[in-house]
Amino acid sequence: MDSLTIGQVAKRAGINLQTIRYYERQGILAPVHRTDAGYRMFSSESVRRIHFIKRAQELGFSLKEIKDLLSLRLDAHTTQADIRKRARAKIADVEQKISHLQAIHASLLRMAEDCSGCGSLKDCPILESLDKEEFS
Amino acid sequence: MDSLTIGQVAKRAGINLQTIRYYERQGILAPVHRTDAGYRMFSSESVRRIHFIKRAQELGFSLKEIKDLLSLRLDAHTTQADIRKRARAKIADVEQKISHLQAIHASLLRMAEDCSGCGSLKDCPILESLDKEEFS
DNA sequence: CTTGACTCTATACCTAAGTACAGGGTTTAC
DNA sequence: GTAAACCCTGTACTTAGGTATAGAGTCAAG
Repeated sequence: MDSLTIGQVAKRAGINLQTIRYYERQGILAPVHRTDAGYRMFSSESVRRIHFIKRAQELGFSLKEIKDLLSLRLDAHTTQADIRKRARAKIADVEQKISHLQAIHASLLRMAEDCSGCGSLKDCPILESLDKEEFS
Repeated sequence: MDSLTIGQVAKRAGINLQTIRYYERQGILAPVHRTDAGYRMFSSESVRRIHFIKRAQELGFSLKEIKDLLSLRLDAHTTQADIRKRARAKIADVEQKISHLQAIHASLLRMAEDCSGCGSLKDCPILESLDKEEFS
């Protein structure tokens, strides 16, 4: 058990079957075992991997960035110091995303709950919340 | 003052000048005032708007979604009940993004700070953190 | 009063991330 | 043992989100 054809994986992950092959070509999914006839045989691990990819995409990561994230755990031979360094490099990025999202969240909450001061263009908070000091 | 040409806006916002015209065509930036010669004249409000767009994109929102977010505050004639409804519709989405990012963040922290149990493929937490109960 | 740095529109081109199709082999159900 | 429903590779097409180029007008400095 736990041996899935590409079609079954696609259905479980809610993704187009072609996309799975595309991910393999792009190196985002590692090549899996093949039957004698050349059929790919997946495990449920692959389904989880695809779920992760989809979610990371919704969070604004490109496939290349996702590949980097996933490779943090895959290269068994990279040193722990290296993994640590690369993980730290992503953390600031993720923290910034979280804080931007929280600003948007707060704005939306204000708009949903108390929109009485919202008639004028100047005051509504959705832009202001993301326009603080930090510029590039 | 506060009257900027398209080139100045592009420079301040750190964006290609063509992209500004593209956003106008797509309805993400409202058309601005033109000089007699047809030159667009922007205010610093436009720069803020572009910053917002860029950040929202980094968070995984499409231009269409960003347009929706921005229109929450722009249509002065939509009812407050409507604004409230549309704001609420976005809130769950934003909350989910935040919680997924927090899961990734926690994983990265664990990897950065204590990666000693990380040699085996099974245990490393980055996938597990995003593979919880909720499926579509 | 012209030269260089800007602006305009329109159109063409580009990259990332898929998605579809053609032509062919395989497996399963009757 | 054959048809339906799979799978394979390779190639072409699509969509979103830009970016570049061409051809022409405008503005500011010397």
